[in-house]
Amino acid sequence: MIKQDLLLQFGAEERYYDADDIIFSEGDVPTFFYLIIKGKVKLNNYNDLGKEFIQAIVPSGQSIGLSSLFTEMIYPKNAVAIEKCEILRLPKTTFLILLEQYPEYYSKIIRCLSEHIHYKFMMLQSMAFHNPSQKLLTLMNYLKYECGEHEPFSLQIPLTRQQLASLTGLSVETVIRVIKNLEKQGVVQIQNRKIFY
DNA sequence: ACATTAAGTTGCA
DNA sequence: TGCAACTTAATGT
Repeated sequence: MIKQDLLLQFGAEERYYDADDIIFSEGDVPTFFYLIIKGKVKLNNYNDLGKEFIQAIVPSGQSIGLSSLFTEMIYPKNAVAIEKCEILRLPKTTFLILLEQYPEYYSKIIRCLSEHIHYKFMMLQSMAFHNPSQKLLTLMNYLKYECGEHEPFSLQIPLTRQQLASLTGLSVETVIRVIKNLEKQGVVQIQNRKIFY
């Protein structure tokens, strides 16, 4: 995305988070641009029953809450560290000034936003029409595409069953049952509880 | 090595 | 699908 040095040059501050630390919450007014240097962050919501829905899991090198910086709207989701994280943050106004001075970054930002929207479209269509196993397959196909793997069983799914459930709106039990079925069908392999697709 | 906690499983309503 | 009981793996002391 945007070079670390440049962000630091503009006065970005380094912040450290432990697992489960909240970076921002649903309803907050977006005031910073965030870039993950190390660690992973999840974007989530909770339904009225307290069930978690994970909007996305964001790896290092990517920014979070980007889309909220170009509108006057409040955050529609929480951002929570899922492991120890190092994150750079730059005040929104400074960030916009940076972009004015380095407009070449606009195209990168559009690319990031577009990729995210693409993921959203794929998942939404899958969640609206498909059965549980197809929802999981859509998610796993996306993961595989994202890391450039194509061979069968070449990707170890880096998510717990609970996380798979929260990303697809299914329950853990359903994920477990569906994954076992997929294994029977030879679509995935399971080696000491790790899922290979 | 033992206790504790998290993750994964399974049967049952 | 969800709860609860149970197993297994991971982590702490």
